Order: sequence, then structure tokens, then C-alpha cells
Amino acid sequence: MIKKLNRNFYNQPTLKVAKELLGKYLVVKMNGEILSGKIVETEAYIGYKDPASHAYRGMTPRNSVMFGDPGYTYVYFTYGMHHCLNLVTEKKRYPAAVLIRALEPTSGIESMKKRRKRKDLKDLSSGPAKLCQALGVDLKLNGADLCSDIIYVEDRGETIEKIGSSSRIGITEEKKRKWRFFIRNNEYASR
DNA sequence: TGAATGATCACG
DNA sequence: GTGATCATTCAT
Repeated sequence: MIKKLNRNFYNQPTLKVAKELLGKYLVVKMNGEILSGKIVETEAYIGYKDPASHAYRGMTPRNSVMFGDPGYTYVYFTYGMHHCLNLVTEKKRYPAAVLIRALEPTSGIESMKKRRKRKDLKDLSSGPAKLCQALGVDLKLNGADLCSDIIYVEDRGETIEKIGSSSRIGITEEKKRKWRFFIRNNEYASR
């Protein structure tokens, strides 16, 4: 049985959401076309005390959606050319989100290949900026409602056997927190 | 290993 | 306004 994740799902402890998102399906509707992929890698960014989080120094125009209600997207632009997609978690005024780091493409694959200018399936969405490019996610989708029909996550009843964890990628100095989660032995994770 | 490439933020 | 930084990717 397939069901769309509701706001209650996102209104839970972020580490739990980050782990439970593995094996779920991210769906984006672009120009009447359905693009989707299985989530195989995530990272958690939690609260004011997480030095790696954009919310560490308080609310700014860019990160304000992280401080809002759960179940919305937080999309940001970085390195002058890349977008990354987060799903906002936990209650209002508590800044937290899960970064979607990698997908296993499942539908809209031809369209993803065209946008990525790559044809190897493992090069389509095996990184946070790659999957945004593949799905056409940009700043126009910042703050989008995950309970809408534009972008959402589906539970297709799959269970994950082995979840791995590690420190987060691209974070200098921060190694203590093992807040990156991935499906073990999955070909489509990053690195 | 380093270049690409520009928004964002802290500072003053 | 300015300068440093950047939750990355790709080619060398």
C-alpha cells in the first residue's frame, strides 16, 4: 500500500525522520511529468547548537523556512551553481531539517538524463546537487509544501535491512556527530 | 587536487 | 559596500 507521508511524520525527532526516509520515494511533478527516486542517503541538521547547520547563527532570510512548520522544503543555492534539497522537521521555531543526499532513480529517467547530461544511472542523482539538477529542483521550490501534489514523499511499504551511518560529508571539523545515514550496499549513494 | 562561480552573511 | 565562505561537482 502506497501512502503519502503527512505532516505528522515530519513533526518527529530529526534523526528518526532521517533514518525512516531511507527506502521512501521522493516524487516531484515537473511540467506534468512525474519524476521520482528512492531515497538512499540522508543527513540530519538539528537545532541551534549544531555548528554545521545553516541555522547555527540564528534565523536569516535564507534559512527562515527551517524555523517554520515541519513538512516543507528548504532549498538553497551554493557554490555559485548548485542547489540542495532539505525536508524541514520538528515543531515550529525549532530549526531542523533532513538533507536528501542521494536517490535511486525510478521514474522520469529520460528527463533526468537530459537535465544531467549524463546517461549512467549512477551519475543521475548520487549527490545532493546532482539530484536537484536531475529533478529540476531550484529556489522556486524553496518553502514548498510536502503535503501538496507538487513535491512529496511516498511510503511504498518497503523495509530497509541495513542502515549505515557516518559523519556528515563536506563538513569541516565536525566529526563527532554520526548524522549521515544511508542504505548499505546501495549502488546509488554518494562517494 | 583544484577550478568553477555567485548568493549569502557578518562586519562596520 | 566588501571579503570570506560555501551541507558540491567535475575534469585534471
